[in-house]
Amino acid sequence: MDNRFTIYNSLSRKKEPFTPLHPPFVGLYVCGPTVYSDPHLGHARPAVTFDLLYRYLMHLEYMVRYVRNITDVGHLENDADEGEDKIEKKARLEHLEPMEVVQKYINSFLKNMEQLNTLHPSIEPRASGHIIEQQQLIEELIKKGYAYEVNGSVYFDVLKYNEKYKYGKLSGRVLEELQSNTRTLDKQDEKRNPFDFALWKKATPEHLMRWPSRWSDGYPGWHLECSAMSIKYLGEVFDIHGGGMDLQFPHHECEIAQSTAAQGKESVRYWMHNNMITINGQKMARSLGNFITLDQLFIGNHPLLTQAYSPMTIRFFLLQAHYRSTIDFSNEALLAAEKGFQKLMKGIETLDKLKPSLTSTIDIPSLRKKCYEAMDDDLNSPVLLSYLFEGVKYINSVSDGTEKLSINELTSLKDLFKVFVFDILGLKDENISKGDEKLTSELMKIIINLRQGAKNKKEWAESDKIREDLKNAGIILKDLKDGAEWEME
RNA sequence: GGUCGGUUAACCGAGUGGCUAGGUAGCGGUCUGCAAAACCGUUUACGGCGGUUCGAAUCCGCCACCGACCUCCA
Repeated sequence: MDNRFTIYNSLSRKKEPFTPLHPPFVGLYVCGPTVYSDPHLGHARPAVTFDLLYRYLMHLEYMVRYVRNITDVGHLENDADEGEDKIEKKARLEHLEPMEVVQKYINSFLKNMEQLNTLHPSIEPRASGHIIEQQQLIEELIKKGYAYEVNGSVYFDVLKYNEKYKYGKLSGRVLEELQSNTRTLDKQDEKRNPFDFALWKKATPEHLMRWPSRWSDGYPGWHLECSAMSIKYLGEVFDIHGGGMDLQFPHHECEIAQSTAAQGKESVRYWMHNNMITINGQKMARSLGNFITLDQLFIGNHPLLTQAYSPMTIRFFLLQAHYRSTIDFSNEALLAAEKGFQKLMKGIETLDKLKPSLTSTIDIPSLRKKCYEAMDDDLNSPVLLSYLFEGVKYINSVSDGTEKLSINELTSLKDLFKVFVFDILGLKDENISKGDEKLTSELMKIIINLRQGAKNKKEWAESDKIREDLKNAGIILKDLKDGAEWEME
């Protein structure tokens, strides 16, 4: 495969041709969720974005190892809440074991991800399952002089790191500015500098999630897991690291510092960040309380929703925007996405019924080329969709007889839709009535024939009543030149 | 305050130094017993002010507004 595929590297702030370190293998690491409450629309964005990447890389015949972690320990509440562990806090509130909380929300996360038709990553490692690896990394950092212990906790020495490497290169931050901007003057702070971050925290007596170590009974810092697990599963240097833009600082910056300090070299070659979903112009986040969970979207029970939206509508909605743009949530936008998605699916249904002609009036190879160009350009799914809609227009024109497709071109167009819509964009037809499909279609044939009889006798009242009754039952009847077709509402 | 990004028609959202993005919604038409679908045509655009250029919504500068991030025990 020639590598025309370019991706925007957050590190260089430029689009770069993608060349894996060890082709045909590609290592991909993506920051997964902290599992302490139900997944919301914001979680769907990275999941779908990197699913798209994963699918496209595989389509390009790369052998991809896709690692997406699950944070089940170490992610503390920020500022507001005394820095309690997010999961422990939830456990206390719900009277559950921390690991019960973790299990509950892993289950709902994975369920929602399946509904969105994202493929399972190759490995989904959990932070709590890699305490040893994280401790080893801490040892390494202490040995190399980039970490120090105070009262049983271990901190990363950012100032020391900055002497040799540049701290802040990913987020464009300069240490001196960070220093001057730091607002706290904590008297009892154990850290040498406010911007140092915890690698290991000594557990207070009431803290539940704790592991023994030579420093203290404690737990790992949040940033550590990603360094430890990416190195373990993808090696010291790997191709792509993804995650939400809000993780750039401090999380990814700290990851870079940890991995670089421990290994003497950087581990990530391409950093990719998806943008946020906004609601009324503001980031949708649990901490802001303005989020809509995926279940609420699928069921439709949220004050801001006028109806339920299917998982594929949500997926289509996300794919209609480029992953590096913010995408604003609204009912209107979702409604438009729902219609658009249905139009695409109907087009594909029509495509299956097209009859070939002897000649073609449409140039399918050039359409195919444009589709690849869109994907190669940093996963430009909205542009790809616009070309697919161009394809739908062709399909409908052929169906209407204003355009023609030869057998070869028709086959090629079918393949194009299969590849781009289902394999790469990961959309799927959600049409109901799968179970009794055969019976239903036989019954519908009979009903349509009866109605045709009435129509032949110009008994319009009768034929309209049949159509009306069907509509009330959720079946839409469409009269065509020869006969009629139907679909579920 | 610092860093980064954004501002495109009714809504959502691409993109490019000169050529229709696309979807949804409007409007007019074709088809149809009527409707729906489909097709054809079509209406609202590039935040403001300057500059570069034969030409800028696109490049540069300034301004306005919006957003993200600015750590771990606030």
